[in-house]
Amino acid sequence: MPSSSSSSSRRHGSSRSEAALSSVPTRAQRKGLTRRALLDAALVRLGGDVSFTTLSLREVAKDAGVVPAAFYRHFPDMETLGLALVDESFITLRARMRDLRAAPQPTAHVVQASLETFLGYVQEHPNHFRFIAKERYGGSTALKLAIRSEIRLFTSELAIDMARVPAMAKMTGADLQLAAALVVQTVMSATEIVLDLRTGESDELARIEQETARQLRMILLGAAVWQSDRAR
Amino acid sequence: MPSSSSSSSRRHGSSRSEAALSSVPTRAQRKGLTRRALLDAALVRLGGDVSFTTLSLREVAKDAGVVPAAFYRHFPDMETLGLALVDESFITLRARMRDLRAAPQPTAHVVQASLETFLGYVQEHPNHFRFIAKERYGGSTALKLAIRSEIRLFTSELAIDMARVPAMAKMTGADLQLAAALVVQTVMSATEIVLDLRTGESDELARIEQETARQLRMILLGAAVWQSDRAR
DNA sequence: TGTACATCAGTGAACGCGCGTTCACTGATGTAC
DNA sequence: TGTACATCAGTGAACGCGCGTTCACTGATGTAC
Repeated sequence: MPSSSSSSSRRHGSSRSEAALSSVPTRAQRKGLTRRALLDAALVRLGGDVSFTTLSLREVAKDAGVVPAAFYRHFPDMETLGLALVDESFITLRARMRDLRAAPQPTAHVVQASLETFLGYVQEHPNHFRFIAKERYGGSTALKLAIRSEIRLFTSELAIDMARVPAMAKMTGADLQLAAALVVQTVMSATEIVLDLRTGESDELARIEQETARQLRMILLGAAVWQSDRAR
Repeated sequence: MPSSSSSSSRRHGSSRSEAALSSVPTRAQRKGLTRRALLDAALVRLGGDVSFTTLSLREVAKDAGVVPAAFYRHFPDMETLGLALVDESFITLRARMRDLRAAPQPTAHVVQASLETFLGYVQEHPNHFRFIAKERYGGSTALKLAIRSEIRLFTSELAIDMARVPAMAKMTGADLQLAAALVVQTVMSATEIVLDLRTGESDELARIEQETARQLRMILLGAAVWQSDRAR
């Protein structure tokens, strides 16, 4: 890290192997910290009112405590930093959904559990998802495509989970995908509204969560009846 | 209009009443044309890859054939121009939906007809809706609120139409609103994807329209079954 | 262990650019008489 | 109808500002011997 002067890190005759253990961070570790500081500075700004397109490299560098030119030691441009944020938004989310799936549970509740896990994750990473919500439709082409691809992946994994629910077992893959897309779309829409709330409006939040749950039940009801209706 | 020099508009001794009829545009009419040119210039840009936040006053003025300072004769700032675009996007849309509702039709098809009317309108005004799609979540607070308010209004009107469908007649107002919100959300999502297509991908377009129709049928099926399930 | 050299994260100054906004102005359109 | 004055849409120059990017540099960290 740049501004924390190295004069404070006394190195009282430690050997190289001691240093590697913990006391003095290596150059690579320091570089990693600055990279992290840049990502975090961007996230904090994106959690506010700015969109990614209007976020400037100079602002990010300044908030990270680094001179603008130093940015280029970590990313070739802002778009690459944006793509890194998309990646980290979804990678741990998918990991958590995978854990959820691995745990034994009544399959009938899989969608409800998925919803709760998703909303919980979003609430733990509000800035990531404020960013995602804003750039999903409005951002640069590269960012939009990256986000859409992540959401498509997420939808496919949900469809696989839904196939295990007895009431939907007979639906075709294509119809499962359509129903899963409806679910994801609905949850994303709720996410976008929830994240726009000022903190402290927890009654509003509860209302939105409840309405979303109702909407999901409507969709799943429709999907369950759908397959019996398939011959049309 | 600015650049069309007035030397070409000869006024062969016409009286004031003659002029008022058609030949020489009044100052107010010219002003209206420039205002329109500014709105159109913004729309064309917004139909491309730029978002409203990155659209500059200077670009808009230049494309409208006017000096930057002239912009201020028509709008106090860019945000006000943006709000004007939101207004005109929805005012004529709602008018058309009202016409549709006034025309006698089998009530069972009201949702299908609404969907087709909506998508037809969107296709006639692609730039307006590319703008709406981008700013719905990503734009400035004022623009976001304006768009959300229009969509809420639109949803309420759809809920009223849906109440006339016999299968949904018994649903409560709140549940009708939730179902209508699902429909609007799904159609908006389809709109956003359709408008991102390059022209000429009409097979893709047909596929998306067909899938959206399937999703709407799922939702309406769920909503219809829902009310019989209300005692839970 | 000690020394000489290589690496490279971060510095600070400089650049040219497009931005929003201001201002006094011009000259055609509009109005009063 | 003709004249004298008022209005006001559009002009063009100027401003200060923050932007992304470049560059030669510094000095601590890392490596070879």
